[in-house]
Amino acid sequence: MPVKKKRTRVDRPTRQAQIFETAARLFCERGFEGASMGDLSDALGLTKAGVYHHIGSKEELLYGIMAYGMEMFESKVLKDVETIADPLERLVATVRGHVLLVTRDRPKEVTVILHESNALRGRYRERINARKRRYIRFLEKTFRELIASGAARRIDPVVASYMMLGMINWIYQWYRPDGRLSEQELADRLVDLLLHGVLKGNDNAAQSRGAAAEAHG
Amino acid sequence: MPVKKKRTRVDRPTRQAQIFETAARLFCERGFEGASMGDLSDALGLTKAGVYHHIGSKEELLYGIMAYGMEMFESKVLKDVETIADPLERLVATVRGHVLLVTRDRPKEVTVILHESNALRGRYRERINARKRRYIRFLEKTFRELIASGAARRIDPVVASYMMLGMINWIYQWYRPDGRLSEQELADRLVDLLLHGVLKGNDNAAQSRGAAAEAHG
Amino acid sequence: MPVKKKRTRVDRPTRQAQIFETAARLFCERGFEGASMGDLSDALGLTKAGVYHHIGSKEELLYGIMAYGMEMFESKVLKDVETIADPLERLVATVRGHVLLVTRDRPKEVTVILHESNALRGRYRERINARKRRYIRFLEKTFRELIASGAARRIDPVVASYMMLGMINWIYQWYRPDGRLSEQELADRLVDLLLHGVLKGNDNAAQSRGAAAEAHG
Amino acid sequence: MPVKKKRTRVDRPTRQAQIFETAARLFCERGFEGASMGDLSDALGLTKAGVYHHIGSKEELLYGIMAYGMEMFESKVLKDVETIADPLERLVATVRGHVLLVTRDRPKEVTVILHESNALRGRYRERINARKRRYIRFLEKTFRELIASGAARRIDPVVASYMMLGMINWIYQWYRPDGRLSEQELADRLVDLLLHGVLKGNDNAAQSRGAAAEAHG
DNA sequence: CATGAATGAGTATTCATTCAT
DNA sequence: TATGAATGAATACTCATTCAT
Repeated sequence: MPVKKKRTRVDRPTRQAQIFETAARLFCERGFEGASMGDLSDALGLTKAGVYHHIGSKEELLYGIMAYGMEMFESKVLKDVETIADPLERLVATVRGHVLLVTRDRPKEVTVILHESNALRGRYRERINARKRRYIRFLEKTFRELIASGAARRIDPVVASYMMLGMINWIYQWYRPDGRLSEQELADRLVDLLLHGVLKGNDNAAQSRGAAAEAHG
Repeated sequence: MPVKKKRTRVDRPTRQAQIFETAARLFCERGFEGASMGDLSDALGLTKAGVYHHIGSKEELLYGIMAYGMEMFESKVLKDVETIADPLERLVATVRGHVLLVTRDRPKEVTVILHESNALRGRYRERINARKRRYIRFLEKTFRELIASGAARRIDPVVASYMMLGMINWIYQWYRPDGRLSEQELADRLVDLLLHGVLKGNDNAAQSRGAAAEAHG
Repeated sequence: MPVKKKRTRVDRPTRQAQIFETAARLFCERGFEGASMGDLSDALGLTKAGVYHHIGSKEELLYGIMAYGMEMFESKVLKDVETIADPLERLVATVRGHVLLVTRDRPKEVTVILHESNALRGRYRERINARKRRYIRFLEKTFRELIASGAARRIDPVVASYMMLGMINWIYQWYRPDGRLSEQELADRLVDLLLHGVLKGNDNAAQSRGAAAEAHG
Repeated sequence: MPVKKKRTRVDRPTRQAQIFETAARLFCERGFEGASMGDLSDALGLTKAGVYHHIGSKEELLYGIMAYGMEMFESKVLKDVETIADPLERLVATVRGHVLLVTRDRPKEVTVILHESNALRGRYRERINARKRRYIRFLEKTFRELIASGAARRIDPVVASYMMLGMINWIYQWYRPDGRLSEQELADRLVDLLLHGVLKGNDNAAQSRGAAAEAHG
């Protein structure tokens, strides 16, 4: 009597995973509102009703993708990094991990998080935002510790955190992995720019603050 | 769609301008696909047909908004800045101008450019992209001159340009003008971070490059 | 004291006539439902409201065009022909007159009558149909007299009338005045075919060709 | 739009067929532009979206109807007739077949072809026109052979073809099957008129009436 | 005589979703 | 699991028409 083993094998991607991946790609390419369930079912070679067998609703699907992206980020980046004691080392590892995730691993799911999070409503939206805020607080804390340790200048930790996020979250808009720079080289250059800035020099902090004020005034 | 304008009173905003502003706000809040022409006409206190008296199509409206945002940017930021001879002064003025535009003047129109430019097709899309590329080339050139002048470290001008763009373009996601920081203060801090980076120190360039490599390896 | 003479000059086409002509062309090209008042005003170089200054409604405009086409037909064809005593001569003159009107004079207005008369409703529709029926009755009477006179075979006058109408009304679908045949030649051939048919008879071909030429000359 | 058909019971008309028939009737009654998809879905007892499950677009629906009408014509009329060697017999059979198709079998689909073919655009239009031209060329060839065989007078084959088409295509405008004439009688009379014309010849009327009856019987 | 602005009803079409099979 | 058929509500857009100026 043959035992029906219903797709237990892990190497064959589950329908669920297949749907997530395809939907993530479509939401990325056309936006959440711009990608229809018909587009998705076509891309999957299923009927629309077939897709609905696996998901609850389009919004749940979006939430699922974002939650998956978040899990990727948290397990692949945050987890390895949160425990690093030295704030400088921790910051560098965070930037590198985040950049590499964005350029290499799950770009679609993560990009969707950035651009479609206000397509989410109510509870779902709040859950995703909570996880985002957690990351921001982690960054701010790291910058504060870096200042306290004497390694960093007296920068604004909030501004620095969002500056760093902006810099990383913009990557997908321009970076092509088959271009001039490898992911590692990109990460190196971004770490370097974040840590030391553009200008040459030793006690230049005071100098250039003056220059900025001058140019503006 | 009316082309002739004979409106005598300049101080009363034209319907055209009113539509642009309202649409920019809606496209910003809900996305281009997410905001319907019904939403727009409701917000304007007109019927849908009334709106269509003034615009050609939703896509043309989007293009109009983006072109307007671009004109704002070019006339209020680029124009004043392109002629500055000293590259450092020029960079600082550019960052300040761009940040202030984004935080103060026409945030909606400019934000729409960032997020909805792939809702545009064909000719319109190409025109907007061309103007974006022009700005990027201007930034890269400025960074190159800065390096050549000896003021900047041997950074990657392309990466630096996109890092700067990402940092500025992310602002609308978190900055609130009624918060702790004024627009001027925000601009100051961003200029400072971009120029001198996070870390303290004199000949720190060499130092921290080492730190980055260490943290990664 | 100057006497205001408001466009009495006949040689300058009145707005009314201009609108009729342009509308007839558009209704012909795109159908009554397919041609919009916007198309019409554009083609006239006026605004829609400008057009409405001269007409009551789109349906009235259609009725006006059809009535004009009917008047053309009645004054240029029927009037000259109704009084001809000899039924053969009368039939030939009618066919020739109708064909030449359709190919030469007012093709648009007349074509519109054929194709858009069920776009008309109520009273208007009935009026146009009454004039059509009057023509059909005239044709049937002519055929009956032709049979009674001994010139025609014992054909069915109704079928013959509609056959003749179909043959003429189809002309606009294929005949091009700049082609191989002149309008006169076309009329000749149709008269000939109607009178003598396709097959070779005894000597009636030559006979009636003469009759046709006579009736026309 | 479903492509696969697995309907086992052949006798129950498919939705597809039901839609085609109803749409053909509506396009006929109100014209393509005048009949709305709402009219169609109402007539079918479906929602508009329900109709769109079965068709691609209104234009494709029109094309489908016309192609179906063309297939009817080609399979029911042309196919049986193209192989007839004798040109007179062939002409008579063609007229009879065409008239009977128009009066009896699929009047709506065929009528739509006549009146709405310029509602079609591009590829679709060209395909339908190509099939029309093929028929016209067949008619012209038949007339030429008839002349060459010595049976017909030296008429113009092009004019004769279009005259015949006009005569048949006009039928739907006036003929009512429940009237005085049966379809067969109508066909008889039209064949007779086309072949022998209106006028009395010498003895060819009797002759060719016999020929017509022979060709038909 | 003509216009720009506006409208209410309607256009074809697409949406996410459901359900009997 | 999956499907074909269906739906109600929405989509962008167009229509003929009106009216104050």
